[in-house]
Amino acid sequence: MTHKRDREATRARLLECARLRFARDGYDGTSVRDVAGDVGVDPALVFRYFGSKSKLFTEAMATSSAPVVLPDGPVDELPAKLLRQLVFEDWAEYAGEHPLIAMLRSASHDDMRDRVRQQVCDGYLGVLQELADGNEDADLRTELFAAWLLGIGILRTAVGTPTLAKATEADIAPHLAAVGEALFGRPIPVPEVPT
Amino acid sequence: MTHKRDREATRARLLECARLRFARDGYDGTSVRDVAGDVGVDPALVFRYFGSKSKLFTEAMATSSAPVVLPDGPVDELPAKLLRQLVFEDWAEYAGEHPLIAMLRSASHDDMRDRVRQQVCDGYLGVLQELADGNEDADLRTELFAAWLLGIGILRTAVGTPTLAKATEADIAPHLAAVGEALFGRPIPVPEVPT
DNA sequence: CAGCTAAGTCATCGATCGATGACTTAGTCT
DNA sequence: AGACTAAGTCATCGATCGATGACTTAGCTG
Repeated sequence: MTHKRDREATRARLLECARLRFARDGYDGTSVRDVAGDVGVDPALVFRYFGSKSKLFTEAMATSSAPVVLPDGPVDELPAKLLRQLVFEDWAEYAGEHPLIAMLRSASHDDMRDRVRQQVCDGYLGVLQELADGNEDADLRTELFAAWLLGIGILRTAVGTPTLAKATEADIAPHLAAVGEALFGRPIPVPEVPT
Repeated sequence: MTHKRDREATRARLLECARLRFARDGYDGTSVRDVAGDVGVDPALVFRYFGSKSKLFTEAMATSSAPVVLPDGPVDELPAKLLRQLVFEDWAEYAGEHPLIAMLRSASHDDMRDRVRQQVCDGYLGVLQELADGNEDADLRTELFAAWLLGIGILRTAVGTPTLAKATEADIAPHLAAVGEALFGRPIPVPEVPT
C-alpha cells in the first residue's frame, strides 16, 4: 500500500482537468489556478510538473486516454466515419466536442492556429483525398468537404443552431450521401447507424 | 474650423480600432489599453464613453460604416450571394473576415455564443429557408448549407488550409452549384464572377 | 480677457494571472 | 527510530487588466 502521493497519478489528473477546462473555456479562459483547484492541488505544482501554462496545454491536447485516431477502411465509408467522429462522437475528455473544434476556441493565438491547421492538413485532408481522386480540383473538393464537416460540428455545438443541435446521425446521413456524391462524383453509402 | 477636440469623432475612431482588435485578437486578447493606444488617447476615456469593455465590444460589433446587410433578390441567387458575403468579401473593418467569423474568436464567452447564434438564426437561416421549401427536413437542409458556408469561411481564414485559402470565387462557384442542388433539389445558378 | 463647459488626462485601486524559490510533509529504506 | 528523498505547499513577485474619481486643459462665448 504505497503512494498516497503518486507523482504520475497527480500528473495524469492535472492533464485530465486541463483538457476539460481548455476545451470548454479556451486557453485564455482557463487559469492554472483553475486546473490546480479542480485537482485539489497547489498551483505551483503545475509549474513544477509542466514548466508553463503553454506546455500544459500542449501536453493536455496531445495526450488522451481516448486518442484521436484517423478512420481507415474502404474509402467510400470514410465520409460517414468522419462525420461520426467529428460531429457525433461524445468526446467526454474534451467537454463533449471533437478536440479539433475544442481547440478552435483557443485559435486567437497564432500558434494554436498553426496547430489546428497542421492537424487538419496532415490528418483529415489526407484520408479524404483518395475520395476526390480522378476529379479535377481534387484538393479543393477535399477541403470543401472537410469544411462542411467542420461547419456542421461548429454550428451544432459551438453556435448551437436549433435543428442541427438536435439532429441525429440518422437525420444527417442521407444528406451526407447526397453532398458527398455531388462533390466527389461517386456514390457515398449511407452509414449504418446503430439503433 | 472648430473642434480639434471632437467627442463624436474620437468615439468613432475608438469604435473603429476596437472592431479591428476584437476581430483579429478576440475579446480576451484585446485590452482597453490596446484600443486606446491605437487611437492615441487615454484608456480612461474609453470607460467614460462606453462604460465598460463589454459595452465597447457590443457597440463595436453592432455599428459599422459598412454594415452587414442580408442579401435579397431571386432565391436561386441567394447561395452565391451568401458565399460572396461570408467568404469572399473583404471586411476591412473587421480585419478581413466576415463579422460573424470574427466574432467566433470570442465565443468562449457564453454571451458571445448567444449573440452569434441569434445572428445566424434570425438572419442567415431565414433568408436561406425559402430555398429548402418543398423538401422534407427543410430546416435541416438549410442549416446544413449554412454550416458549409461557415465552414468554408473558417477553413479559409481562421485555419488557413492551403488550397481553400488561395481559392477564388470562380473556383468554388461550380461546387456551390452542385452542393446546392444536392441539398435543395433545385438548380443553383453559377454566380457571375466579375473579372 | 475672463470664465464656463466639455474633452481628455493622471494617479491609483483591487483583482487576477503566470511564474519562482524556499519551505514543509509524507513515504520509504536501513 | 531516524534520515533521506520526492511530493506537495506557502509566500511572494512583477506584470497586466478593468475600472474609478479627481484633476487639467482646450475651446467657445460674452
